Amino acid sequence: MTTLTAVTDSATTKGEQTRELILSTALRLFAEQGYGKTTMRAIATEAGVSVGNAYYYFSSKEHLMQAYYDHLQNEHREAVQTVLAGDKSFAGRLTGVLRVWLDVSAPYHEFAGTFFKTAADPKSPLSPFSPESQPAREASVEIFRHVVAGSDLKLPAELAAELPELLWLFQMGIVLFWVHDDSADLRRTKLLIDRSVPLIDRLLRLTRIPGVRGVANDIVGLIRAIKP
Amino acid sequence: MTTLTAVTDSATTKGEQTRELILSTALRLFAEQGYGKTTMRAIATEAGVSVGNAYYYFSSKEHLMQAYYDHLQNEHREAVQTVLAGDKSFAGRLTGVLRVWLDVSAPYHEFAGTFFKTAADPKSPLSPFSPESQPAREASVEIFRHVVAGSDLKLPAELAAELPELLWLFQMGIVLFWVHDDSADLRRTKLLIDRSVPLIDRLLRLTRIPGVRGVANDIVGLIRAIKP
DNA sequence: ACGATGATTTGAACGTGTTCAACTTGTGAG
DNA sequence: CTCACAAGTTGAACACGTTCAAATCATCGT
Repeated sequence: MTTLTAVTDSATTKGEQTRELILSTALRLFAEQGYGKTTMRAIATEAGVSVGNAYYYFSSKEHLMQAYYDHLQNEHREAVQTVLAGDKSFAGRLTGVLRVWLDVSAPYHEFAGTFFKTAADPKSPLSPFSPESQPAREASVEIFRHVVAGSDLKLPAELAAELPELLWLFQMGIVLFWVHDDSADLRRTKLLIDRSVPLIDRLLRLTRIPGVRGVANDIVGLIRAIKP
Repeated sequence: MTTLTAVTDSATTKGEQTRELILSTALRLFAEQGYGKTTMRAIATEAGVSVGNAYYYFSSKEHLMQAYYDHLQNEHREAVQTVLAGDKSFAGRLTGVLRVWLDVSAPYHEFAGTFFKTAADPKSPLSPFSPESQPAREASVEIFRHVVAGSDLKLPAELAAELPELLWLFQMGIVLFWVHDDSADLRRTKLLIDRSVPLIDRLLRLTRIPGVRGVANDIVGLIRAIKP
């Protein structure tokens, strides 16, 4: 079973050290030359271990990328704190969160294509809908819960409850657009964020109109119905 | 079931015959054992040619899948005709088109995951946004243009112009959901279609309300702004 | 009929991710 | 301190997609 030392000291065991060494080497090579051009042999050589050893800690190359993704998400979660501390308007908070995500992820734009390629496979543990990535997904939704909760937005309770997940889905759409965006300085993605967020804001506030609220309620009902 | 060997007729030169032979063999093996488990060596052996010969006609395994996708889309385009001939209501036409797509694609549900995995890579020619697949994409949008044009829907001209592409995007969303749907008999995807289409219908008709029309116009403006 | 030229075909070889049986090292009970 | 067992480590070997120089074949002008 798990040793006591693993509980008290997470990074000092021999195994843990090797694990960290392999991971950091992999992340560095991914960033330097991209995922596709980084071979498992290169990672092992650069880290000074054998190929088999890398597989002892990470059961596939994809799992190394999973770690990479977690790394990015942690950066995002931290960077978001200052944004959410300084703005109380819903549109401002949402734009800020998405902008920060863009900043954090910008260095890896080229690499991202490969990532989403494997993430699109429903059987892959990297799929954003997979059970394995539920913790990461939940953490991400939590950010949007915070965006909504700390804002000036007044919504029907049912809609407010589903909104964070909807915003997470919206972010996935932004990411999809971003992956395909080859405009200079990501001009188009920034345009999309800056112009779509106010629209969402207006759309949400329109739910006061009775005719619109009816549709909104039905949308919420649909979402609940199709959840697994 | 529709035959996969329909491709194998109309072959004149030796090269064409070989090409068709390799393609039909590949499609058969894909359907029999899935994309991942079908090796290029197996395709070549089964077709009675060498591996290199397969690569002479199809520059990669992905290109064989591309042919597979074209095959599916042709089936869909044909099957859709009867639906569009018999229903004049917008919601009915849209539901019909999506339902037919589901029927045509149902046999390949498991295989579809692998397909969308490679389709998600922006650098892949199989990406629905790639220049290479523009003809296929255009043909698909054309179906939705037909859905809108032949319906009872009355919309502001600007919105009506963008709607077919938006519906295509909506279908991509349905497909994404479908790929991840493991419910029995695709219950959840069918639910999604049957309930989301009436919502879209209502939402579109809401554009008569001035407050809503403003947002709708801005959405159209945004879409035009971010197009490449 | 006969080369010549381009189209077609071959299969060995390469680089990749991954596996695995064997080996070495660390740990803790007696 | 010893030593058995678990933890960690190794690198050769496998299957796969892909490449390519060489071999074979088909077609055409003469």
